[in-house]
Amino acid sequence: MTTPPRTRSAGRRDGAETRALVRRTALRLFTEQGYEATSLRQIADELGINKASLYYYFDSKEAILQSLFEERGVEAEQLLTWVREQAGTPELLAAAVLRWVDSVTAEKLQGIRFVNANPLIARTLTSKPGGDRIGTSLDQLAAELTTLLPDASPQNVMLLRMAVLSINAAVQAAPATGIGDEALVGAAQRAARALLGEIVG
Amino acid sequence: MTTPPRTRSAGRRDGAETRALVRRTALRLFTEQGYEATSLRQIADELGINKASLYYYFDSKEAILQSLFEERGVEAEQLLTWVREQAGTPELLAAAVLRWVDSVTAEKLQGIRFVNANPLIARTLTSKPGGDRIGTSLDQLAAELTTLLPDASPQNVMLLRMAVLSINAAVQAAPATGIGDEALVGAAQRAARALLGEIVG
DNA sequence: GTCTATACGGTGATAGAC
DNA sequence: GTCTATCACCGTATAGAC
Repeated sequence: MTTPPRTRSAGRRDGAETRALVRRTALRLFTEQGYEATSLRQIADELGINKASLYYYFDSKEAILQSLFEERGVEAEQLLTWVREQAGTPELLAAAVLRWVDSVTAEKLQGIRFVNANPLIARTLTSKPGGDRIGTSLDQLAAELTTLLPDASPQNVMLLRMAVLSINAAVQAAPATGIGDEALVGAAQRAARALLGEIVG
Repeated sequence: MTTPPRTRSAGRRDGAETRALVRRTALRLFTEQGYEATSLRQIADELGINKASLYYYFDSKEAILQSLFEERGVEAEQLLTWVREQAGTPELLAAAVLRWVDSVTAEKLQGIRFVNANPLIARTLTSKPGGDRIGTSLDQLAAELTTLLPDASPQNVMLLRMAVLSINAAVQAAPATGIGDEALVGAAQRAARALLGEIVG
């Protein structure tokens, strides 16, 4: 249903393909400059098409944004489902956090960089249908895991959340280091382990 | 020189006072909604003054932003100076990081929340004179401390930076936990210690 | 100092020809 | 599908009266 209607029977430039191209360009510009600071004109220019043509693929600027969030929401929801299937043993804590951190591929880093660059934008979509599924899922995940904490003191709850968000923190710390994506993820894993260790003491 | 001219000899509402009020309101709105999403009209409305009156206190919207950065740049620079005065022993590493984290008061948290909410905005000012002094100072600090690392592998450099930025990470993780400011800073301290421990092994 | 009035540009968005 | 033309709106910023 998100696919635009195919009008041409044997059109060269497939509609879905262009749509994906729009999303990729928007993702990059939104990450580099922020959502508000990026205009539709700029997106269209980079794609070499007219500004009005964007409205053939998306109903609005916010629709583009929303489609970017949809794409990334699934993974967090899958992890949440997995966690709920497991037995609620204390070992699940570290297992779930590390599973989340380990699941980060170089490709997914794009999404994290985008979210990091636009921390406030998620709230704009939270109210709307299908809004920020990543954030809410991660919040639920953290809440779920909190119940497994031997000592659920406020600070320990914080440290748990920081462990889950260690990839985000790593992305935030990465600029100016020139570090590669693989090493970045590795550092995030080590950070998560260290934070988890701090919790259990 | 940043003080507006005092035209009235015995004016009731002091100019500098109103100027500070503008800054406080702007800081709050920029943090809640982001710099771009906040209009001068909104700032003026909350202050109960006219939009045009803002231009008596600041030359432009960006000038307001810049003044917010200036305010917070000094602290980071002071720490940098302190570090350079110390002997470059390995112990300085943990000492400097913890000194930075410990220096965070509840008041300074406002500034950190602002920076966290507008991660891209710093770059806008970096080129201009007196631009982002916080970011550049912290970068220099991290670079300085990197030379003290026994093993300056890319991952260790990252972990060091993450330790320095542990307060930012804590602020990022804090929403939805309802944690107090004191406990938040405490969690950041524990996180910094854990990360430093991971570096030295 | 604070106001009203206004200039000016860019923005998201729509209509409609091709 | 892609374009041109146009829209209403809102943003920052300025001029000038009081």
